[in-house]
Amino acid sequence: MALSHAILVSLLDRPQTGYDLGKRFERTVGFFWKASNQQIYQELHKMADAGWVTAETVAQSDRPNRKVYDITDTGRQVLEDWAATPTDPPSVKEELLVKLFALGDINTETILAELRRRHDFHKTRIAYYEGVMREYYPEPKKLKARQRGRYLGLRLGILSEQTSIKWCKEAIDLVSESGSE
Amino acid sequence: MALSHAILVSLLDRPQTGYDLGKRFERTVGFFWKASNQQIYQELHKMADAGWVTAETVAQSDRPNRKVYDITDTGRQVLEDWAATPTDPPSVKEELLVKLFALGDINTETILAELRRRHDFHKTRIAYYEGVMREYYPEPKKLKARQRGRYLGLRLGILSEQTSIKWCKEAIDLVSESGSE
DNA sequence: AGGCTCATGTAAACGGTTACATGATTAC
DNA sequence: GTAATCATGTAACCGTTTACATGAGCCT
Repeated sequence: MALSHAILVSLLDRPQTGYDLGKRFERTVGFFWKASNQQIYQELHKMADAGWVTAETVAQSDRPNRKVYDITDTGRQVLEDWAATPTDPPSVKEELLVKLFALGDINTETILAELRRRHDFHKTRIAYYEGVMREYYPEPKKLKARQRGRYLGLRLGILSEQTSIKWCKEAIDLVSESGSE
Repeated sequence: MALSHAILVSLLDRPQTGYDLGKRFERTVGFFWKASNQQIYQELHKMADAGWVTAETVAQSDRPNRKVYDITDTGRQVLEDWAATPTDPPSVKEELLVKLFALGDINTETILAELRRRHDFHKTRIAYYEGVMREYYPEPKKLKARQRGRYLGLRLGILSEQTSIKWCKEAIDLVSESGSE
């Protein structure tokens, strides 16, 4: 269970509904931990059963009722225990590199198209990250602890995207030069 | 099914047993696609059932018999179809950044210890990658297509590790400066 | 009229991890 | 003696993804 931890972390900021969590995930933690709405709803049920969160139903007349979740003391304890447990580096699943591993046996044009698409993806993403950076974190050294953590997430995002863009360019060059074969 | 594709790619080089595949994975594709022995064995059974690979039992007197798997024409077709299907960028699961997101609420020393451990991990890994690079890919432009794909995998590995190391240092500095809070 | 946002859920299938199970040979 | 290497498997569990299901209000 690790999505539950990401949810708890998000609930530290404020009580939220499953829907709220889904939206905030998209803009924030979701860049480091993807989660769909359905997954969040299911996880919240389990977490409520386990006593990590409380659910309060807020009646609405025009819309389905909202269920607002808040972290409990048990939840805070769970977070603390999790924080104290060493994190393994994420296990990589890079399908594109598996494809590249088959270079020479599979179509070169197809791979080039993939690389170009990937390049554009990273360009778009870095633009987004840089926008957030300019708007919210212009001077990292002046930030409070809590904001520093978020800044560092963004910072890794930007560095990683730069790396990916650089690599994509190299890869496109090297693959398109129809070398010795 | 995506491990199956990685297995097929590895079988393009030569027929192999589940055990062989496991070992080669550790040194090669495994850096982009982790897989345990058990997983590989199970996957091979499924793939044999589906006709993507053939299994030939090679009797051994002193050891358990080996089962050597080879890719079939169906398997080659599956690979081709897979290659033609666009790859989504991997969905990120970076637990450490989720922790960083909770900076201010969880213990700073614990996070610093994590960051230092991560730093060392990346140092070790880049040393390994650079060793392989020096030994096998000294001149990328002279490589054949097949080797170029592998070189690019390694190249991304090195760039990523450099990025991670740089980020770890920044993160350690910023987190340890007990700033305004 | 069509699409987006708000709002919550269930169920099945899939993929990956961990634990369990066995056992001989080789090298230190 | 102990650990590593060779060699193959089964079963349970867990977490993720995808498909299915519903429905009102708002904006163009």
